[in-house]
Amino acid sequence: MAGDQGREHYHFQLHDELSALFSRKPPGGAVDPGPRGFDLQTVSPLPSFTDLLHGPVMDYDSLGRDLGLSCSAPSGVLGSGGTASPELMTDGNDNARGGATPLTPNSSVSSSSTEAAGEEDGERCKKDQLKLEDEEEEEEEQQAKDDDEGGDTNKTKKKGEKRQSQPRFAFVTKSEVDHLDDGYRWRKYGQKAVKNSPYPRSYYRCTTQKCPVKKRVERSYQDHTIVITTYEGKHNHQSPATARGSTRLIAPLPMMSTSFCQELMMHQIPQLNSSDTQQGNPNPIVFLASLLPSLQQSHFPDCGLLQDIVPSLVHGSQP
DNA sequence: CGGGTTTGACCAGCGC
DNA sequence: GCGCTGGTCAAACCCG
Repeated sequence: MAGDQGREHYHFQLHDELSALFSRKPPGGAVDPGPRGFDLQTVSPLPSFTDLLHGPVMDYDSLGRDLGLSCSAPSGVLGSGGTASPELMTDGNDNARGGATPLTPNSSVSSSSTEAAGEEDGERCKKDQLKLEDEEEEEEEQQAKDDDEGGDTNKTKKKGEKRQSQPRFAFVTKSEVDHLDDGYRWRKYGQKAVKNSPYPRSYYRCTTQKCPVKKRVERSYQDHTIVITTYEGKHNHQSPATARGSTRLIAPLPMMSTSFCQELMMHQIPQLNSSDTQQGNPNPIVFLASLLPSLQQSHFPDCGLLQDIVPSLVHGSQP
């Protein structure tokens, strides 16, 4: 619903964690009302959550672990723990394809947890986290059984069964468009007004048959350009994009894991706060270019991938 | 005509 | 028990 963008801003709360992140102050102390620190708006085809999502089976659990985001630290998902992992954002703007200039090829800040951006209530989140840790184990077992039986467990849940037991992974993306192209095809099956939010939450399902993955898309109330996408479940198939031949982007997945993302975060934040963005440099490319050398040193024995993906960047930053 | 979106209704979980 | 809220369903509608 693009028409939602023109609405007035009510006062309401979204996720404290996200709010904390988005209202991150620059070192100078001045309050920065927007997430400009992550404003990578013109960066295009980079490995990002799109790539992380790609692959025959997307494992959010391991992805979350890889990103160093522990579900046991519910309130620290984004803001407090320093565990958020802003990623280089993808092209991924399918909505803008077909000639129209992408308003903002999205930048993203990924977060992860079983709840992550999905819950606005911190207290409840904490409780849920504890429950989810147990439930996920049970659910996995249950799902394994169901798979064996060939049953479709997603349609009608037995009484007493709880929803939201699938592993979840949230991405925070700066984008003008709600529905980001992550390589998969999604069908919208619902939309709800969110409490205290002027922006509705949209519900999508993967259109691939028997694929249980869902995602929720909502906007931050503090900055309507911030899109919070929460994925739930695991794809049991390849992404159409991958099938079309973008398999190269899958390759870095292992490298995107664990320390890389954390390191990326560590690299990004200071630079974002202190250098280009602080000086109001509108060109995110500069930021990325500055990021690359450190990546090469620390985590990319072979930076060919990045070079492939952003050749102009690399070439531009290397004499 | 098939596939996607919209939207009101329904249901379940949770807090009071 | 009741009301609120999030999540889902499904009919109607839209579009290529």
